Amino acid sequence: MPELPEVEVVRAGLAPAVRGARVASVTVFDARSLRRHPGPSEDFVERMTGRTLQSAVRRGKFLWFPLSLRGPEPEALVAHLGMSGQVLLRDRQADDALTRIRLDLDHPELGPLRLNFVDQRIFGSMAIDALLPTADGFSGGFGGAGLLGAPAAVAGAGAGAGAVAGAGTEAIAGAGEAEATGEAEGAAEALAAAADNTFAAVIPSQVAHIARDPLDPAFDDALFFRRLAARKTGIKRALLDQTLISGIGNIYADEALWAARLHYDQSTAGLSRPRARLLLAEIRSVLRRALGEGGTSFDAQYVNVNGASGYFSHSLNAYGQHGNACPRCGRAIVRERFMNRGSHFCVFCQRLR
DNA sequence: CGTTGGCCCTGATCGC
DNA sequence: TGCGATCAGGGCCAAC
Repeated sequence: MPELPEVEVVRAGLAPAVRGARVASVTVFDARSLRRHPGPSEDFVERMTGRTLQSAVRRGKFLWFPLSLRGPEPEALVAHLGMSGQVLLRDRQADDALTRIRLDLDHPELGPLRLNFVDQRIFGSMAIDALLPTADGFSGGFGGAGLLGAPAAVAGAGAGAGAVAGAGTEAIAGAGEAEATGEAEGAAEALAAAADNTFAAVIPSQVAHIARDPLDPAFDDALFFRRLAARKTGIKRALLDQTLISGIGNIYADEALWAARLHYDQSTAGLSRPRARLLLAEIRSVLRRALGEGGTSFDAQYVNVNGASGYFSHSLNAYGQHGNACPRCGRAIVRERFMNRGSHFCVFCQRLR
């Protein structure tokens, strides 16, 4: 369900609450939500209890929370919301329906807190995972140690406790302008940084295969265009492939394709470079606008950490608009089944060529 | 190898 | 009111 903007809203909301918070207790209500944890529930509970969460980091739709060291290997709590996951930040008494995992936290300034991991369909998960050096030497994701592996002391200045969502969304909105320069750090240096709790250039092993997202300053545009051109598939399938570009799901794929006037099954190989550039620009545009609106909510299925909805559903041009007029040309938006999902597009503006 | 179909799951909603 | 069918924003893996 949640795509990049929704997951970023959750990350930004959680960051001030988890930074420096100690895990007082863990309750696993449904072990299926630990499908990706390499061990039984008891192992998860034991290894989480007493640890301190260092920060909240995101790449694409994956979230992770670097943990205080216990043993030689740096680790993080990894969370993926799947189709229906939520992380709700509550007080210690709060109960939420469909809570699968609960973390009770003690925060040095905010006091006792409760994180309820709620997930109707159980496609989401939590897991403890090893942090490994990133392949390109840049920061593993957004929100960890700031831009390009800068020391946490510097990066943390703009995202201290209390900064809440504003800092995160602001910083990411300008992320596209940053240049990915500098030499890749060595693995040893990255691990040293991790041990020093900066967690600059590390990523959970489960997330290592996920491509950088288009709002990541280290996203390599030229590499994306090359890999896109090498694909022999339809453009929407490519956009949904998280190993090519991450963070895009069904909603924002349909929205970006509408904006770029591309049919969902347009072949990637036949895309001109200018068209691909336009598409990437529209992807960034729609993701940033959605982030500014707090994400897309259709019902209570997606909410921020406080249970509030986002407003971007009012700004959708294509997704879910079948039967309505195309805002650009006035003809009908239609919906077709594709990849076991709905694809929404304008038959006039987005023709297969 | 890259690509693709099938599958994992539950609960809300809708139509009969 | 009851009940079955349908639908949902994602990712993984086996099979081509």
